[in-house]
Amino acid sequence: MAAKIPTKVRLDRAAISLFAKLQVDGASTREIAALAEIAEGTLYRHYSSKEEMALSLFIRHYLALGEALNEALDQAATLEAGLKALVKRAYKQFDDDPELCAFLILHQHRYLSAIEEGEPTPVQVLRRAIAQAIKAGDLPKQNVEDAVAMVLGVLLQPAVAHTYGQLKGTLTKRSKRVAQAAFAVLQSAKA
Amino acid sequence: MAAKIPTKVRLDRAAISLFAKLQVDGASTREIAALAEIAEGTLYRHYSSKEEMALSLFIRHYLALGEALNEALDQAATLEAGLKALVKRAYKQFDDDPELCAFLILHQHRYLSAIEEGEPTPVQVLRRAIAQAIKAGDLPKQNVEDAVAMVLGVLLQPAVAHTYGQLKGTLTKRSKRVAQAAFAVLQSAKA
DNA sequence: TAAATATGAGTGAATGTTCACTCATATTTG
DNA sequence: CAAATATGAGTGAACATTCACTCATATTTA
Repeated sequence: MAAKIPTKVRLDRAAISLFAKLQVDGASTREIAALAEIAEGTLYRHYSSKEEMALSLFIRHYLALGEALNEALDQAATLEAGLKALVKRAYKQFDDDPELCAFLILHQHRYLSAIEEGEPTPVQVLRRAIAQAIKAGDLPKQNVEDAVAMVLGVLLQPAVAHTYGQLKGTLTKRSKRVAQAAFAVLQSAKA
Repeated sequence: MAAKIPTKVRLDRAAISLFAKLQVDGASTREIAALAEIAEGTLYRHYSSKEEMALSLFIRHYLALGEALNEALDQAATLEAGLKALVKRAYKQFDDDPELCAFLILHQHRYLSAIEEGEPTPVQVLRRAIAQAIKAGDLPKQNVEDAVAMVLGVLLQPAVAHTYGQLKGTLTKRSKRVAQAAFAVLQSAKA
């Protein structure tokens, strides 16, 4: 027989799936429990509230993604190679678990402020790489925060478009082109 | 004495302000009415439901922005100049009415599907400009949807970052740099 | 069998919507 | 012109519904 999937795992999966589809406010505890095939009350054995559950899920997976991107970046020698590895790793995550990524993208605004400064968020990883490349003279001098925002946009928006079915095929096959574009953004500073 | 601001105007302003801050689901009709200084029931003299109000406000302002960007684009000769004009116009809107723009950005996912295909949305305007430039040979051949997504990201993400207080100063002063970066993205196609 | 885990009907607070009513203004009547 | 009548935007208390959360009870585990 199939090994029984633990309650907590089923609960987390169900919550992420519904949070991705309906947002946190739109997904009721009843629906989540029903999808996880548990009773509503069981949710409260694992989390103290729906909000705490959403925040906990967000932070856990957001930071895990940050760690993964950090590793991808560290294994590359140049910024160009690093960007390529980072985008590839990020897009692999999207392709592997689109629901989780939709959840993360849709709730950044809401939960990002709950993450502490120093933590290795995906954005932090990007910031560090860009700042360092500018310092090393590998990129034109430019405002780091502006650069981070623009590069983030280049990476993120195709993922958003993909989530809404506007792009065909996988994101992975776009990673090279996107990394290329991201690098071009960084190099385009100054006239 | 100050001329009395019409009820509908006060209602719309209050709704946009709270929708921007709390999202549509988070803003109650009681709060909206209180901020607009009208009775809760009055809301329903102007809209059939809270949801219809939100959708109506979104479509009206989203298409108005599309029109404005279209005009900005049409007055430029080259794609490069067009991008610059478009970004400048878009960022002017952000700087002039950050609440409205926050509302639009935060609710794209929810209401974009309600807009018909042919309508001049900001994204459509961008798509048309890019597609035409590729066709005319002013840009390397490339997938239009991918290009639109990446350029949109370059424009949008700084606006998002600005909304969350991560960027200092106005967006307008960034428009040149962003347009430059957007153009670089489009030119970076092919190896 | 004792502890841990799961259950789901029940609870109260909050929300979107309704509707009978008010009253300042506009229109009609004599 | 003044009185009578009609209008409809605005009101806010009341209503039905939904929701997150609780807890007494049942089931499973070790």
